[in-house]
Amino acid sequence: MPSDTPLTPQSLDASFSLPPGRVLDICVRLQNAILAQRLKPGAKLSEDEVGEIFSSSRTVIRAALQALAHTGLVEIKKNRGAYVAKPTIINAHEVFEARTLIEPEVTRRAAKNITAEDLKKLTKHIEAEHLALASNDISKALALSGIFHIAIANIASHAVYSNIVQSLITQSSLIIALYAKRPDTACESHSHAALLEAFSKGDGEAAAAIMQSHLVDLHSGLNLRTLPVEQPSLAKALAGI
Amino acid sequence: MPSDTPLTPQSLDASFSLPPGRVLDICVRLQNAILAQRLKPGAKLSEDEVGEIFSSSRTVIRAALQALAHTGLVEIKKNRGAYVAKPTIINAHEVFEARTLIEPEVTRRAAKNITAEDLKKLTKHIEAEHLALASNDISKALALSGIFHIAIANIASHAVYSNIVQSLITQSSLIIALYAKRPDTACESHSHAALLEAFSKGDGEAAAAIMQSHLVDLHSGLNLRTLPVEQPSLAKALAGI
DNA sequence: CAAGCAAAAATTGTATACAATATGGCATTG
DNA sequence: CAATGCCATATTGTATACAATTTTTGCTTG
Repeated sequence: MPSDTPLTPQSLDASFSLPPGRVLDICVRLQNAILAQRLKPGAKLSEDEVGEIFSSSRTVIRAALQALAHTGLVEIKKNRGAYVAKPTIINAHEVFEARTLIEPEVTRRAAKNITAEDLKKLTKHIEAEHLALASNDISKALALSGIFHIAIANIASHAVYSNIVQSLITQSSLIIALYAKRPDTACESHSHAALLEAFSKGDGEAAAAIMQSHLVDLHSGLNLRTLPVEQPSLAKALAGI
Repeated sequence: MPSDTPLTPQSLDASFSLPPGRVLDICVRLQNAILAQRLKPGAKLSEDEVGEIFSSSRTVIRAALQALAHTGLVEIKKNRGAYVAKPTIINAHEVFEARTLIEPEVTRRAAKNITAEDLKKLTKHIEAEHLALASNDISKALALSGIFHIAIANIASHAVYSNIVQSLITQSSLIIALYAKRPDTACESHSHAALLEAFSKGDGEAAAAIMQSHLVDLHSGLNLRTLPVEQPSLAKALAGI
């Protein structure tokens, strides 16, 4: 069972220019719900409904939904409301192409800046990933895997890259949830461990190379030929099941 | 004198997930005002004031300001309101580093997709740039120069890159306005013409190389050692002037 | 019985009113 | 006279009420 809210407000606020106060809180909770697959792609996010759940007015909900729309987790259609984003195959390719271009460079920079303390934190993080995988908590492992990449971007001390990477990774989580051939393989923390070793040796080029092949692996581990299973409810009803 | 609104709503909406309807309109007008330097960095954007100018309620103004905050043109401080962003020197470096990484790749992709029609449009665009420069309309030339880069990103047919590039370029315009040693040199359309030639030859690698050196030139054309004239009030008071 | 239209319900877009927080000036006090 | 604390003012954060648009449903009509 998914233990709650792997992402903290701080982990976002660090590199994010988000609306202040309660809006941020709701952003985080919505984001966690989406990434944990409790809100499935395509699900409608009615302002009234969401507002009642979080016992807030539509005003703040709207702000949160717009913020999430900017990161690509939510799609807002004019006069038709907000929906959990359902990334297309093309979008999936684009996101991973962008990551493959940007994250190796970010990794190179992180290697220059990384401190002993950072290394310790990352080590603990990887342990947490193993734990989640061992207990078959896929959605948590997925979330932790994403946070690992975001942590590296933050170590790079480059706010612009951090913002870009954060947005790409949240989208990736959705994409992996939708398109991964075998979700558990997408969470493999082997590459993360290798990355850590390169970091500890201070070998930025090796780290960048590992990151690149890690992303290529993730990309090719997606099933981007057929559309994800969907629309079952209506079909089932008609089939008489 | 600046002829009005170089950016059209369409030119934004194409690659942007923005709030619908009137909010988008106000976003564009605010953005134009900021990029045209009619709103200077650090200027306060009071919701009431802006709302009265555009004769809209604070609700829609808030949405627009939040959207602009996401692109980095506006900074929102909790309980203190929105201000035109005043990019730091660090931020300036970061933005151009990111552009130097991303735009050459985008250019490479654009070279693969570019059509005869696209080439025609870009040619006309460069003519407009020359015209603006000839008539000493620096702010217009600057805006056009930005649009040129955005146009290339759109030709690349890569929505993710388009979004990133668009955000980086709007920030760049602010940065150039603040830090350019000689604003007119930042608008030089020579590189753009060279780019066009590479495109017409179908030479993607050459185009990418030109784009990269173009960006390096822009970056090194900035005066990023001294802060832009500001903060004088307190310093002067202490100095006794 | 199907198709098209019209009215009603629901949902989003916008405006306004109220509450909370920060700023600036003034008075009080040491 | 300077410094500090307090109150008035202004501005943002939030909630609610109204308008506009879309979607659904039921009716009429061919």
